[in-house]
Amino acid sequence: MDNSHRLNELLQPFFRRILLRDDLRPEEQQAIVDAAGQYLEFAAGDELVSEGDRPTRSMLVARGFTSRYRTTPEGGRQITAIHMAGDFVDLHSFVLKQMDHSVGALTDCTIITFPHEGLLAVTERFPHLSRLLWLLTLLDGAIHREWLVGMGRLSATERTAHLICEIYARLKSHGLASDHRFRFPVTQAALADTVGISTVHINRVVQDLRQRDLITWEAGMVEIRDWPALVRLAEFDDLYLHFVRQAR
Amino acid sequence: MDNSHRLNELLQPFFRRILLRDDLRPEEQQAIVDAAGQYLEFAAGDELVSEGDRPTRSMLVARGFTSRYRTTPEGGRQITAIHMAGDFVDLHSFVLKQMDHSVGALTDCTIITFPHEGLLAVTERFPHLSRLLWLLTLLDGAIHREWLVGMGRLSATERTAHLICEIYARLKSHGLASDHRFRFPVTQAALADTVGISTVHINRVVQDLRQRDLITWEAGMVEIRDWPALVRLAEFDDLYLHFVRQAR
DNA sequence: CGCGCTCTTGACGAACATCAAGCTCCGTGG
DNA sequence: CCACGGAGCTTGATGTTCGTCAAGAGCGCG
Repeated sequence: MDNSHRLNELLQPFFRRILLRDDLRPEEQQAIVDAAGQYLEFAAGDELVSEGDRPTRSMLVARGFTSRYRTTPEGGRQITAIHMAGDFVDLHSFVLKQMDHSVGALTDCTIITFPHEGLLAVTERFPHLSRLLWLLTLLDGAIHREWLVGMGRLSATERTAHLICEIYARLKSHGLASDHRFRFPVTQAALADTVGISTVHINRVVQDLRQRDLITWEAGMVEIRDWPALVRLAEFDDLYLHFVRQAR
Repeated sequence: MDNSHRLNELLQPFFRRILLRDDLRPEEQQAIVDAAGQYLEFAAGDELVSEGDRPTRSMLVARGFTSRYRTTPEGGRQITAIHMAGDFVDLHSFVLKQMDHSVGALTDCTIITFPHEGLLAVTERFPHLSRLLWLLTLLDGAIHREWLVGMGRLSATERTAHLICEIYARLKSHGLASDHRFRFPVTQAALADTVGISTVHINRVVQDLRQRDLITWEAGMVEIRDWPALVRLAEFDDLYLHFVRQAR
């Protein structure tokens, strides 16, 4: 049917994400399609899930960018993850049950929901697919660790460069970017909350990256003008993204 | 047999960690015992697993403390996780296959190994237990996020206070600490690499916490002298540790 | 006894936060 | 058509946090 066709279309980055790391049998792919629920549309700034919530479904990004974040009592915000088409934003809530952070739309975005009861059935019947879902949440954890290393041991400029390298590498691996260019229409305030610095300072960092002719960034479009130099500055090594196809 | 008895003994903190969050059926518990392999002993400073390794077994701490860390080309080190008795240190390697960081012994420690082939059998035959193992790796991820928030939005003193609160809360939940006291014989250098600051500065932070009469810390023994005040300073909220028992 | 490791302290400098102000762009209402 | 206002970007001045360099003290171990 037509709906199933559209679903398969929207799930392409997701399947690509998995197929980059292991095989996916036809019945497993079908099980995922069968587990999908309704679509949701969100506008930039919307909150998809809130800290403390007990979701009954998980959300997969089909279009746009989302972020996971925590807010402090003083009004500060720290973004702990950025997700793009092909990523689950809160698959972990299927097992953890309660959200320990919130999820928001960084840009307008389209979401495909996966009711937890369907995911439960998948884990009961498909052990291998179950491990692949597990894998996806572990990739999030690997990125958390990489960001922690950056926060502790890199300067704000290096971390920002690292983030740009990572977003590009991930988009490219999902088949959503090429030629060292990608659309990333987020405010500098959101960027500051990701890198863990003030909005004033992120502005100076971005200017610095521009002046060194490492990147251009205007109208929500990022272009990496010198990939090797940016990688060197950021000490970027994609090992932690686990782009290795093998039996899991 | 006697060996099985000792194993059960050593696994108590681990079972407690699970039972705090869900039921564990007898056959599931037995499956874990059956999956265990040999014991290993390490001395403080030893490297258990190295970045780039492809382990064929995962390690569970039975005694002591371990850390996960990455080193930078300039010789810097950032610790991204601290593990204690009852924790798996690299269960994620069962699914991720390749290590994106190293694991070291913070103190002398005893390890129980779990060959991946045994874990594979567990995930093939026990879907519910499989989700519990998944859960354990998600708890690591939740702690990563909490640390990220601290790194981005808290001062070095607040982060250090937060770490002390967390270690105590986790030890206590494993049945390994009480009365706001615990043994934590790590160097200030290791602490600095965890909090993401220099050894000089961590020293001043610890002194500060002592002078405020929030903690004492000598000869590897930490005592929290004013828990409510320390919690307030650190903005510590244990929601992210997911101490909620429910079907998963 | 002497060496190395850890902890400690002081002086100075770099990275980043905060405060404040002005800018551009764009949508909205008169 | 233009005035207005808000959101985001930019810049300067100043202060705080933390890093680096340097040196010394205490202590366990060979």
